[in-house]
Amino acid sequence: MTRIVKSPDIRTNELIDCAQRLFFEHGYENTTVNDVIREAGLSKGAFYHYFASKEALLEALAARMARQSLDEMRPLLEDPSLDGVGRLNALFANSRRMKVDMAPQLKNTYNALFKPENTVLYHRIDEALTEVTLPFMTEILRRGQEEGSLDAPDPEAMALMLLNLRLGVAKVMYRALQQAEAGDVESAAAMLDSWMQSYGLAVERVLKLPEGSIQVTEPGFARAFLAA
Amino acid sequence: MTRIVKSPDIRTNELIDCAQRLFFEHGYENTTVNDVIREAGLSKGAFYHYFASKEALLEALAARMARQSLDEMRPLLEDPSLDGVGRLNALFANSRRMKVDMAPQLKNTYNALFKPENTVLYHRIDEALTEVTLPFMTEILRRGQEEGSLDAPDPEAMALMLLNLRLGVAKVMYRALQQAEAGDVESAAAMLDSWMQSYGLAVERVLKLPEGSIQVTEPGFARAFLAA
DNA sequence: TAGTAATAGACCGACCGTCGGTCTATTATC
DNA sequence: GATAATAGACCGACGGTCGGTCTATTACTA
Repeated sequence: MTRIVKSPDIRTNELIDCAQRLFFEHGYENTTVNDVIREAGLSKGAFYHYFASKEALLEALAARMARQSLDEMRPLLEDPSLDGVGRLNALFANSRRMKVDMAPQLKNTYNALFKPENTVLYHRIDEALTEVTLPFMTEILRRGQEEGSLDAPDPEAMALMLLNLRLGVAKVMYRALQQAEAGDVESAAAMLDSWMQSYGLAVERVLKLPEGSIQVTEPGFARAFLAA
Repeated sequence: MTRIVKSPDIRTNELIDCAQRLFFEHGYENTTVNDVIREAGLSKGAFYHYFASKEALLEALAARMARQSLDEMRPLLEDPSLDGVGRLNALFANSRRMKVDMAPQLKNTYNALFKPENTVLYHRIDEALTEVTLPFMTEILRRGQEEGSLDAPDPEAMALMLLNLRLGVAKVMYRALQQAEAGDVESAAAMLDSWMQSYGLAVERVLKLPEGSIQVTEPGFARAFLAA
């Protein structure tokens, strides 16, 4: 047997890469540790040298995704030309752009995370993501409240409310995706558009913003994403 | 071996009872089918006679809980003396009363459902509960919109927004519960009170209701629940 | 400083215990 | 006699363990 020794963190990253591919494609429960090591070209022993358990691998994956997500958002807070509403809109515009640009991967992600049998995967990632997103959103609201661009007494609580709304919309996107993949793209797009509209309205209302100031969606977005 | 034959649905209900006890106490994944049948005094063969799988048992449990929850809410819709806001307040008052009256069981439920290792249990029950709660809430909003007591264009979408908010608050209640059980009842109560306040505010805002028209909490509620 | 001994830790894969689920045989019920 | 209900031995798959090997680096010696 050829034996290739690499630095530990290269190994861990490789294992997390494999985990991401396999967990997302087949689900966490349906992926065995043997699958992972076969894909990574390692042995059981090596795996348990780097990770204490299969769960630990999942946690590492979740943590890495959270880190990446934070790195993408962070620049927004540094931009001085934006006020609270501007930041929120930039956030939504970002996520919109990414959804269209990386539609295939994103679709795959949604399909993986919200598949009913993938609850464990979903939970761990949601947890990790919330952990970084909540402080971020809180900071946006706190500053917006300070400068008076939006109305969020108790910014952290309000931030959580916004994240809860977003999570619900993500679930709806999954449903639309399913419907679109079943062939019914047009009506799925119409449905998704209407939900996004309501989502935007809810966000505006929660922050007491005038109608039309928040743009979570734009004409044709749902179709662009679903048909991509 | 004594052999006690009962009517089938008595058996299924007994099995669901055991499942409820065991899943809630030890979690779904940590409860084995053998645990369930030992508790129920049945054999493997009997179990697989009534349920196709362990998952099927979980689904039956979730369905039963959803049915019970709907039965509790339904009277509300029949009461003609209430308008949209009145129904919402009645709903919140109901759940408040129940939380205090049945604090021990409710606490147990929260602890079980939101425990990190119980994601599967949580998801299935959330799914089943949403399935009955969403149409119910939609109907409340639809009527409220019709009679002008609240502002919910696209009642179903807005209903979902409200349920998403509620779910987030449930998670916060779990956190408060943990903190209270760790001994810090007072500060847990203070925290929970403040989150409930924000929750109420968010609900009001989403439905464009004047501040103070929705009462999701009341003075001393958090302490009453947590200290019970 | 070259050569060697010692140590750390990366890595291997056979093996184990547990668990969900199956199968066949037996017993109750109508 | 047919069918529903029950028993429990058994199976295969899976997560995880364990004894041990191999390599690269460090410490020691002459």
